[in-house]
Amino acid sequence: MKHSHKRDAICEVLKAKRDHPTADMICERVREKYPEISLATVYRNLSQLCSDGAIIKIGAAGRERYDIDTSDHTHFFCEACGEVYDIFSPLELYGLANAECEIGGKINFAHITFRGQCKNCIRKENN
Amino acid sequence: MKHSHKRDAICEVLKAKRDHPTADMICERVREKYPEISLATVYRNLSQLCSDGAIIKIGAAGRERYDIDTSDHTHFFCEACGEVYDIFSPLELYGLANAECEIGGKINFAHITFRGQCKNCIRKENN
DNA sequence: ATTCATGCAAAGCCTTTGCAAAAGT
DNA sequence: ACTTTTGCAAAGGCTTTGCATGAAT
Repeated sequence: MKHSHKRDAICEVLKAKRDHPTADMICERVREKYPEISLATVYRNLSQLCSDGAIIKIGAAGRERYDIDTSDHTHFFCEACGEVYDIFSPLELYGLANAECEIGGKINFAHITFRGQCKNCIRKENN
Repeated sequence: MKHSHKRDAICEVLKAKRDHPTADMICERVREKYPEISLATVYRNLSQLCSDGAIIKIGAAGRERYDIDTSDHTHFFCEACGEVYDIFSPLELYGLANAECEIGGKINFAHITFRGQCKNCIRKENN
């Protein structure tokens, strides 16, 4: 993999604002620095960075979002505004061994996603 | 909601084989009985059944799968063959209160999905 | 020099929608 | 009769790809 300024800019964008942007959100932000960047380049770099393990893709039903924090953490989707938040509080999952036993396979990842309403949307609702 | 034979057939298909089929898999199977059914009808009925709470959609990154078992259970994606399995073993998640506290919002669902390799794929790999 | 990255446009894939005809109550 | 459902074809939205050009080593 060769060095590329556009790819750097994509990583910068992901580092600057940890709001789990979509590909086109990333594209828009990179365009502030490189107005000519194409969405295809953004997609190509994102999938490259994913296979490299530099970033993660948050499977969000047809609209992928990207996160440069690859450490073990959980995501919270606000069902009202669609925003994605990080959760770093430790979570303990019991029963994993039983689950593995039940299917007779090997579990590599336990992907936990919460859904609900975020602080801001609750506040709005009460007004 | 009026009664419809096509919708019945879709439910039948989902009941008959609990392999979490995609919309086009369902369409193919329904075609054994109703060769003229269109994919649009399948999609329309699936989304209707989802809003009714009769079935659930398993968010699977661009390729939705459907499950007629709406009881509380977990899913296991085999990363090798792409198959989706059910897990009914009870799982306990600790730390949810802390998570809720961290974001200051309200968690409605804890969506847990496992990824790994299923029994069959492990067997194949060892041959 | 050779290899990888990029922009553009086109295609791909899954899903939704508009419309007129058919089926359900 | 009136309303929902259907098939068809078209459009939609997100993502990937082919190709020639441009940048990196």
